[in-house]
Amino acid sequence: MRLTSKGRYAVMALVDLAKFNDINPVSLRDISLRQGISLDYLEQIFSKLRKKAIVQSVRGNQGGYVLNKKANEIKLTNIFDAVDEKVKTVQCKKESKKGCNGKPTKCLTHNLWDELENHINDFFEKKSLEDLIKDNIERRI
Amino acid sequence: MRLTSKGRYAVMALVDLAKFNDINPVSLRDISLRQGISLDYLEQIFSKLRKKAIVQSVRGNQGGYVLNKKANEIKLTNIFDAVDEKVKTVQCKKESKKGCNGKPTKCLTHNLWDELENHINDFFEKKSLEDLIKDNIERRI
DNA sequence: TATATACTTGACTAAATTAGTCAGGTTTAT
DNA sequence: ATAAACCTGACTAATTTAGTCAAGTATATA
Repeated sequence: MRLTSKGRYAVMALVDLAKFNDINPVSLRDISLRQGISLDYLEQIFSKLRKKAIVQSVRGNQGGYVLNKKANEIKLTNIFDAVDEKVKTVQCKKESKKGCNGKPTKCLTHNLWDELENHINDFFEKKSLEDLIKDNIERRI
Repeated sequence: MRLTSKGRYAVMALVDLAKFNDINPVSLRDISLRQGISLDYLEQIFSKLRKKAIVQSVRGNQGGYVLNKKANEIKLTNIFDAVDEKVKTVQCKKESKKGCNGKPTKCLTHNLWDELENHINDFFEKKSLEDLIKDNIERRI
């Protein structure tokens, strides 16, 4: 089980954005340089974030991106959801009609993976962008 | 983020083994048939489980595998550890000397992934094979 | 002792996924 | 006008996964 870097980058970029988000929009170029993420890849990620209304774009010279909600209203769930980062534990769920393994009943561990998914999603549900920023400032002091 | 099927199969197979583990050892062939997992793949998995002393093999005719510990002493952590299923959240950890992104400091979200890892490992640490079997019996009633 | 059953090991491979790159746009402040 | 910055879709190399395949070794039982 591993997290993909798309999800990681999305969170990193948004923390960066939130930190530097005062008067002017923040350009992807700046985020790219500060966080060491390829500009092209950032554009893909921000396109998705924009479609889910997490950020807003400002076009033209001196343009960039702005948060579309308050930092405490953006949960990790929202971010991961936007970039298609999902917790996929059970393959059995693909064929929803059948049970798992092609058998009519649930597989022996079906319940377990459900619980695990919930456990992880709880974590993502509770953490907001604001939490991350606070945590960041505290550690700097 | 997703769980690999090697980890899933390992858990499924062990639950199956624990259920049918009375007097005789359980053959991989039986597990394969009951759980719909390829025999060859099961052999790979059980080889690892044996090396970590989670199961014991009984060779020869009528042979098979037996649990090497009590079901309540086998935690999910142990199983996942045996088959190399790990929770890998942060790539930054690879180059331990440096911080993340090749920079000397930790990346903005380093702490977050640490917390997530702990959160998930907690879950695996608490669940034992016995819990899974109980859960299974209860749902059947 | 023959032999079938079952474990054991290592090498190999096809498919899927990821982590980007690349090219060619469009929009708009200055 | 033009440069900065967003926007989009297609493409690709590397990695990982989920197995398969082949060639054994060990041993209970007839």
